[in-house]
Formats: sequence, C-alpha cells, structure tokens
Amino acid sequence: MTEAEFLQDYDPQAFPHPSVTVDLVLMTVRDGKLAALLQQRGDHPFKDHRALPGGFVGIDEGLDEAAERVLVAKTGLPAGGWLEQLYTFGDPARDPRTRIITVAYFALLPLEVLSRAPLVRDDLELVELEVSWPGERGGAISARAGGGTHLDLAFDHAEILGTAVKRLRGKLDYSTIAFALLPERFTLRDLQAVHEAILGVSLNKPAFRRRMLDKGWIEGTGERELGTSYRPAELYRLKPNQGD
Amino acid sequence: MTEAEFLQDYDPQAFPHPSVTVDLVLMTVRDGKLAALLQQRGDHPFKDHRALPGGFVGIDEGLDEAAERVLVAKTGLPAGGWLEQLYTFGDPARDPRTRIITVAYFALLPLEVLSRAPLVRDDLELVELEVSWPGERGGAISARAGGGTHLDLAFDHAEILGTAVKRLRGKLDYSTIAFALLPERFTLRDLQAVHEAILGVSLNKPAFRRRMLDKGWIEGTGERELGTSYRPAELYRLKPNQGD
DNA sequence: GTAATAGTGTCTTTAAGACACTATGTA
DNA sequence: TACATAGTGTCTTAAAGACACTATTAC
Repeated sequence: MTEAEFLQDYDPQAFPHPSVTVDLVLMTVRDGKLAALLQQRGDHPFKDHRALPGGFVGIDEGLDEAAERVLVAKTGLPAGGWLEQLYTFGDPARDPRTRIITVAYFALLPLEVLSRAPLVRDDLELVELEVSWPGERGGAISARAGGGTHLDLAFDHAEILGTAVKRLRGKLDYSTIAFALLPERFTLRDLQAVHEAILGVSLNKPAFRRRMLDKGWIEGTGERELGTSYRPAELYRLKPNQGD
Repeated sequence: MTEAEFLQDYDPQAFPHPSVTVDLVLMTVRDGKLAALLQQRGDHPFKDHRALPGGFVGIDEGLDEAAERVLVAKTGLPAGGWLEQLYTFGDPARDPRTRIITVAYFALLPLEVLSRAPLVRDDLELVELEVSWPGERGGAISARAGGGTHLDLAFDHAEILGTAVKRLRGKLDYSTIAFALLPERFTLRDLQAVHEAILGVSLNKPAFRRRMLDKGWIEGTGERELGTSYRPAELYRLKPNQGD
C-alpha cells in the first residue's frame, strides 16, 4: 500500500475513484410478515422497479453517519432504532451508469413507529417480503405488493435484501435485535410473533417462553395489555443496557 | 438517491469521491496461537507501526477481486484458501492524509501453506495475536513479536483485527471455516487444536469428537499420521462440497 | 358460566461436559 | 513390555420439543 498511498498523498485525484453510497434495508414486521421500505424509481435505469432508499456518502461523513442521515431524510422520523452495517457490494457492473460501491445498512423499526413516519417522498412504500425458504439460513427473496403481485427490484437490491434477512435470522438468538421490532412494552406473544415472522416458522410456546426468560434480557412490568376480550397477557420490557 | 445520481450520471466527478481500499487480515494458527500477516510501515504516518497489507480498489475492479489480487501480490502464493469480506471501515479521520474508506477482508491459510510463501516484501511478518479475553465473543486485541514484545498497530487496524477474530469465533461452529486453517488431511487432534487456538480455551475431547463427527462435514481416509513415537491418529478430510 | 388466551408442569429427546476406561501404535 | 496418545462408554446435566393441563380475564 505504501507507494501508491504516498503518491496519492500528493495528488488525491491522480486516478479515478469510485462513488460510494449507503443503501438502507429498513425492515419491520407487519401482519406477521417481514416488510421493507422500498422506493419506486422514476428514472432509468430500472425505471418503475423498487429500490432501496440510499444516498451518497459525503466526503467528510462517516458511514454510520451517512446511513443515519438517509434514514432520517427518507422517513422524516427522529434518529433512533436499530442501525447496523450489513455488507458492502462493489461489483463493477452493479450500476450500469458508473462505478458505485454501496455500503448496505439495515435498520429496524417497530411498525407502530414506522407507520407514524411522514414518509417524506410519496414514492416510498412498505412492501412485504417473501423469503423462499424458512429456517435459520435465508434463501432467495422477492417483494410483493399489497395485492400479492410480484414487484421487480432494481440493481442488486434483491441480493442485498436476501443478505439482510440472513443476517437478521442469524442474530436472532444471540442478540437483542428482535426487540428493535417491538414497542417498549410487549407481551411474550408479541415477541414470539416477531421471531416467527423473521424465521418463517412457528415455534413451540413453552420452550420459547423458557428460553426468553432464561436469557435474562427482559423483565415483567406488572402491567397487562388492554383492550382484549380475553385474559390479558403481562407486558414485558427489555432491561436497560442489553443493547447488542 | 434519484436526483443526486441523475446529476452524477452526467458528471461523475462533480463532487469529490473518497478513496476506497481493501485491507487484508490474513490469519493462520502457529504454535497453538492465532497469528496474522502484518507489514511494517516505512513512511509516515504511523512509521514503524504494523499495518494490514492492503491496496486500492481499481475503478473497474470488484471488491473480492481486489482482495484476491492483494493477497496474491503480497504473499506470492497462488490464489486459493478462504477469503471473505469482513466489514467496511469509513471513519473520516481513520487516515490522517485523506479520506479513505477501507473494505476489510479476512483470509485464512494453513501454516503449512503460508510458510512456503515467498513473502514478496521483506517488511511482511507473521505476528502472534493476543486476544484479551477467551470465549465466544472477542475483546480487544494486540500484536506481539516473536520475543513477546508489544507491537503498535497503525490506523484503526487493531479494531479491524478485533473484528476479524470476533467473526472467526462466531462462525466456528456453524461453518467449515476452521478447515481453511488445516492441510487437506488432518487428525481430529489437529482440528481441536485449531478450535482451541481460535477460541482461546481448551475443549473437552470426547464432546469435541462427537460434535465434529455428528456434523457430517468430515470423513475418515483410513490412513494414519506418520512419524509419531506413539499410536498414530487417523487422518480425516473435509467432504467435498461442504464450502461455507 | 363460557370463551379464549395466558401461563405452567412434566415427560421425552438431544446434546454437551466430565471422567474413566480400553485400544493400539512406537520403541 | 512400557509409554503415550488414540479413541470410546457412560453417567450426569442442561436445554429444547411436545402436549396436556391449570389459571385468569372479558363478556
């Protein structure tokens, strides 16, 4: 690295640099299924396809910082929630216009928060994801509109979405990532529903409860859910300082 | 993304782009400990510190491709072995000269292969890593020379090394990553030693054997190791098509 | 009381840890 | 035969799946 860097030190633009963007996989759980926020493209290339919201990384801007800026700019929501770098995609042909390397991030928000989002741009839409096979590891992914019709994804964004689901599934049992998809107070049933949506399988209730309580991540609040027509469940919360 | 991209489409250099490099965490197991290939810097900044070998990503070059090129260029070895993207580091201040975003890769080679490497540059050296705490998750990391003296790491390379060890530990039990650190034929004791070096703990022999044989990744060859002064162990090999 | 879900007790199965034991090659 | 390590048998412990059961609230 030494020689090239040394030269570049004197002339940073001596040879052409790629563009660098961040793309955001903003996911939530809606009606027991994973969904992501996608943007309909108005221009070529991939006109009318769905794309991940994204933006260029400023020359003096950190990557996490850029991802957060894009998140706030697109949703109109205040910063917060889960945001984690996913993977960097850099195939020279991934964008037909010019060389763009994109650092993909994934963000998680509970539906309760996301549905309050002003959604600054009207070409943004929450789209249901269909993952080809259930279980721990994720297979291919596709997007479906409300009616169930298939939506085409722009660029390599299907691959990015697939990587995001795989990561989400992989981190489910050793991190507190699932709680980013729930409001501050939730029932154990809610938590199980989130796990089931992510994994695409149904889980055993007693075993699930035991596991969650044994991990020591959550605590009961003594309060119960309201508005049920049956026995209300206890509300739990994530204990403080259980992040990551 | 649309407007900015559209503009950029007409003038790709309208605003300054960061430089993009790949940095390589090339690790192996030597004397029961993790070691990485580091390069002593001859110039400022961080003169005389150890740095990860790296290089710029060409404007028409993929990221994996760039990592492989750097690996071959530095070691003089033919392509092969485990190579996987690790994480992208992009703090604007990580390099004091100019904005450089680096996509870190980690590569694994068995010591038998790596010690045959021509090591093109004489400032390259295999350095023992010291991980602050054992177990699944990785803590802080430091590098030690043969004699045990502490070596300073350049840039954010200690953080990158720490991330690599964490990833390695995390993938150990659900992927075939450990076999990238062993020759084609190996004994179960060799395999256990690799696991112990990576995790920094000692493992129970019968349980380890059971687990490995139950995973179905390996098969016995019927051959035995040579040159022992005691009962020779059976040689195993990774079954074909068990990659990743 | 009835309906409906919350929440638990317990049996079985599976996998890991511990530890002692047997097996087998070299010298 | 002695030695050193290979390799196994088995007991215990921990955790997950299955499934039926009890508990509690709204109505």
